[in-house]
Amino acid sequence: MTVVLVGATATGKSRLAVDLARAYAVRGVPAEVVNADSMLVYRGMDVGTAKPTPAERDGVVHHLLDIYDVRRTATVAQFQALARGAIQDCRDRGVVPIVVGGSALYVRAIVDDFTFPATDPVRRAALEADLAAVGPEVLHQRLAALDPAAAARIEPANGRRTVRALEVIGLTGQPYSAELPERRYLLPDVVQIGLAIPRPVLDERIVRRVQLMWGGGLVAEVRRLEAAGLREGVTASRGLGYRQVLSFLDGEISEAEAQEQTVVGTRKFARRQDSWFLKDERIHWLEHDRADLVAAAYALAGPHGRGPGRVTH
RNA sequence: GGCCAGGUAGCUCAGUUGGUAGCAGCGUUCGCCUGAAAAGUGAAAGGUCGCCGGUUCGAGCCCGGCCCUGGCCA
Repeated sequence: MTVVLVGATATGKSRLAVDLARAYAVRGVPAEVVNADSMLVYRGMDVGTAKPTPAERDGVVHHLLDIYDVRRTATVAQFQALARGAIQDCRDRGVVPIVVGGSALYVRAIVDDFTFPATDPVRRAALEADLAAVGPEVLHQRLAALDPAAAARIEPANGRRTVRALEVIGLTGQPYSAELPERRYLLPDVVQIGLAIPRPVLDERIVRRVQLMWGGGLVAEVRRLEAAGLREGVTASRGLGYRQVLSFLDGEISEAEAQEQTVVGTRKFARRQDSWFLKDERIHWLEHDRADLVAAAYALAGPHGRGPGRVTH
């Protein structure tokens, strides 16, 4: 059994993961948490990511937290291997892995049949230099000449996807499949549980969470990380809250604007998360505030299998 | 009380010499997404142009009055 907890940011996934692990433990089944979030992997990024504190982890083992330096670029492909490794390790030890993820791509890369074509830093750097020099449309035309099918599926203004497509074609000589694989589990016995929450309530919680981050010393944290090379970190420097505080420290925006933009950015992020998760029919949804949340999750994920079927929300 | 500047989309504004309001920025909604995914991208919906009257074939733009906001002077 592999349990996967998904849902928008600030819905209480981390908390439920720990509670669920305790519920297993009480019944004599060991369970551990496997992080599937691209920002929680960074050492030192704590308050801005709302990373569960040791106290909040409540003695439950958490994997894939604090494994990267902020200067390192996180990638789905690497994470896929790490997460699958952690899950396999748990299963080998008779431990139930509880995967907690906010990014659908990361989650799908772990549980579904995703194969990422290789990458090449030199080729990539050259393409990115081209992108900066001539703009996305010109690169897109190049792609259209090499692989019309891929070009048709990628918007001309989307430089990022165009660059990657060109990189893969150059590397493999094969057409680039700009299409996601089917929603079908590769790993055995997966149960996905989603935390549902009404938009207005979520927006409220996001505002509160961002306020707590500021009160909890986010600016100081960013200053500290800046000294540790945060600005060189391609992934870490773009995290919600971090990017805005860096912009504030550069004098581009005021601190109040940084906070407001973090709220807005987080809200948009949550919408994007929703749009991924909501169309995955394999997810069993539970209202985030139901009194018997842990019991309900356990009923779905526990040793007796996937409960009574799908719960709509 | 006097003078000045303003009242146009949810917010910030653009609107040339009067001709059925702007591909505007931000937000919002919906969508896309394979080695940066807390990233990157597309589309759409939003406006009685403060109110009343006048001039005109026609007024956001001109005239008069009123209301409101900000600043300066009393």
